[in-house]
Amino acid sequence: MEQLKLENQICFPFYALSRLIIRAYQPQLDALGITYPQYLVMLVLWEKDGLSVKQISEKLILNTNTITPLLKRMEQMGLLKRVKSKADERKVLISLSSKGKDMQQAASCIPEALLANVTGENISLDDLNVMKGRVNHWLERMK
Amino acid sequence: MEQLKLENQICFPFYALSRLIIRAYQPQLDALGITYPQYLVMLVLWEKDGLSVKQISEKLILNTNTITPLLKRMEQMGLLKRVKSKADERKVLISLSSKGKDMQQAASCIPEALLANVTGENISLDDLNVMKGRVNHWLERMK
DNA sequence: AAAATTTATATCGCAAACGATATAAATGTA
DNA sequence: TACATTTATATCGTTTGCGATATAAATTTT
Repeated sequence: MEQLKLENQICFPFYALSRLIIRAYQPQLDALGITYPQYLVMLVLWEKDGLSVKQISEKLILNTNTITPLLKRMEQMGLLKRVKSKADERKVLISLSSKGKDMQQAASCIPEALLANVTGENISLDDLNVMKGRVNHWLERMK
Repeated sequence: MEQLKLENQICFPFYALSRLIIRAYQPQLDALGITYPQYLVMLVLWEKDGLSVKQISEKLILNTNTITPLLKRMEQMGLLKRVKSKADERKVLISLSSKGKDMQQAASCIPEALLANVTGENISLDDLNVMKGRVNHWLERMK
């Protein structure tokens, strides 16, 4: 059963690497007091504030039943506010608090720190970018 | 803050793709009545039966506090048995039941079905294997 | 306009995933 | 042999992640 060996699976390396990368973020995120998915939400909101729950869930490719409780926790932490849209009362718009906005400065060093962690003798920045391009390409196809 | 844009993160594509691939497995795994991590455990055990909890956790790069309850659920489902090693009573050895062994036949078509799902006009099998090689390389470095 | 459908969010329940901690067996050391 | 350390699992608590379902607002259809 050669095709059922773990090392022959395409899926497993992505699954395992994804978790290892998240672990690599841990020290930086602990300093900010947020988790990795919460960091992703912050990235989205720093880029464009005032998005709806749906818009955030689409950008992160997560269901709203994952995002809703996540946003509630972040509201509890004082990072953002959830307000019903007046134009369309079904929508809940998410806007950063000043605390949430201020966090951007503290986070600005994270991508570089992570790259330093992750690249090395064996893996160059170019390798990484090539891989990122391919993975993104695949991602687009699977969405 | 260009470096904090979601599209400039290396991490996010791997995180998102990993989840999308798991979703792609869903129909096949539903037919077997197991989840994706449970499928990974089965792959490991089909390859080599009678491993300890620790050995399985190392192969899957998962902590034992994730694996232990997972294995207990699988024991409840009648897929495997957890027995203390007599040579070293700290160890718990995992062995497949006949039901667990039989499942291998039913699963043997999964890798091919998934490949068919995932490859297409834009992504060839060669692309996939190149990517797998690079991701595995990176994985080794991060372990 | 009333009824049916769609859209946006929320709730529930269950299975991971993991940090922190506990426990017991095995091993090493004084 | 007694004590300390290491190793292998297990337990606890919290956050994700998602399928199924509920609810209410908006849109479409009759």
